[in-house]
Amino acid sequence: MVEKKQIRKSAHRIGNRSVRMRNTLKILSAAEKVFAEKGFDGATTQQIADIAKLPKSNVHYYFKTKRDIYLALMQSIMAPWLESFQAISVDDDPGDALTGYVKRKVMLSRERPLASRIFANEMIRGAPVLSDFLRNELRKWVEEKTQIVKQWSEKGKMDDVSAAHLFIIIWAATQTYADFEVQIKSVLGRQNLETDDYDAAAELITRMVLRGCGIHGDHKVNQT
Amino acid sequence: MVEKKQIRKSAHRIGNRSVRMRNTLKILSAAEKVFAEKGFDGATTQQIADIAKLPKSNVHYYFKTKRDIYLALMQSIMAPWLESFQAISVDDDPGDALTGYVKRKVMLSRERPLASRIFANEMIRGAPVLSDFLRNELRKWVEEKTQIVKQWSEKGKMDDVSAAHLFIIIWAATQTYADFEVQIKSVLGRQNLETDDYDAAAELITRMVLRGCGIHGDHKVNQT
DNA sequence: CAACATGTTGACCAGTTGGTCAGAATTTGA
DNA sequence: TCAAATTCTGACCAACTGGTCAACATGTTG
Repeated sequence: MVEKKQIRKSAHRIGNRSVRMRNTLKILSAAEKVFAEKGFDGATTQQIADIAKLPKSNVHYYFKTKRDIYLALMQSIMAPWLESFQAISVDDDPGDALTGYVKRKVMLSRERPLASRIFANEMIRGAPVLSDFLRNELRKWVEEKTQIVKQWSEKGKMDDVSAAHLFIIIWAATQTYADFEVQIKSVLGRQNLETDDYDAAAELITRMVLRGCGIHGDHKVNQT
Repeated sequence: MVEKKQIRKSAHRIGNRSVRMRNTLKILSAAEKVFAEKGFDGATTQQIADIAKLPKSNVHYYFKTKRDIYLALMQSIMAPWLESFQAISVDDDPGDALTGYVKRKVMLSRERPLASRIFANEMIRGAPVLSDFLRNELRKWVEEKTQIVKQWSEKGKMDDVSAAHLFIIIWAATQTYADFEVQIKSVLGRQNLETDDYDAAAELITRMVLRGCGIHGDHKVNQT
């Protein structure tokens, strides 16, 4: 039954794809706003439908449940996170690697603040959806990076710091510019955060990270 | 009318206080859990009532609306925040002052993680309740500290860093141990965070802050 | 064109929401 | 003891919740 439908679907895929994809994206984009501001429990399908400019029943045609919307959204949110994972290897110079990592994380905060807030909400709730990701992918990644940091420190390239705590602090410092944007605008006395503000943030975070790790040398944030 | 009631109230205050206070605290304690996990919109008065072990209508006897509970709770949450504000003055040695500040913030994250999460939720929502606090108290405090940091750096005691960004990063790094506790437990491979973990966090954050500010000398986290 | 799949929608549902209220139970001070 | 103040609570309400569904509309493909 399901299989047959599946086949039919792929036969019609060009026409279907455009409609299906367009509406799916509209819904996910609307959901991103609502989930980011209200959290999972506070978000309503009606509000998502309104922002997507679709009747609620049409939203339910594409996603059976609110949870399904949330799951699909979470996947699209985690993709950039996972990508940034590859970025640090043993052969890198620790200064360059960490500088680049901080820079990318700050950019992500700037470009996808809503995604960052949804992730924050998920963590605050106790990660009911992402617990597997935390236990598996993330845990494994941190263990790898721990090995790399250890090798770097053995080679005298940096101090022997806890990679876990180091990355926890980097994540916190970079994501705060998305999650706590109101607070930061207020503290900086800005109407909106501009390129300069993000650059200043990246630079100070980088300096703190590098010096905190005992890494010396020239590592400008604005170079790649 | 209101005044008369007020007078009557205070005439009976001993008896009232015990009952009123006990139930008020029960409700606020329950609300702290619910608001921390669900956010304002996701929290329900029924759930708060259940955890407080009171009928919902009894909760509404003490607090007219859900928002009133939230406001009262927010006040009790902000008190320790505001206290920690006094702690840094020009006469302090910058190393000692910052070390102490980080230490206190980490302790707060450990002792009142729910409060930290409610604050985080409020910021993510765009600070609908705390916007005045951000514009006034917090802004003013940061401006004061900016002056202090400037004086410290003029005296050659530290580098000339942006106090605003510095405190933003300190807040982020310390509060993350409360807000993102699940993620951190997972990354550290712990069932629960212990004293050692918080000590390690405080020590690394302190080191990053001090070195990032170009402050040298001996500043152990475990000394007062 | 006919068939069939895909997309759209208003009406509808049972359960829950924040909040009200009348009246009963209890505590209080004199 | 007793009247007034305070505390407690079940019954109730209109609005809203996530979700279903049958009927209809719009492609799509032979």
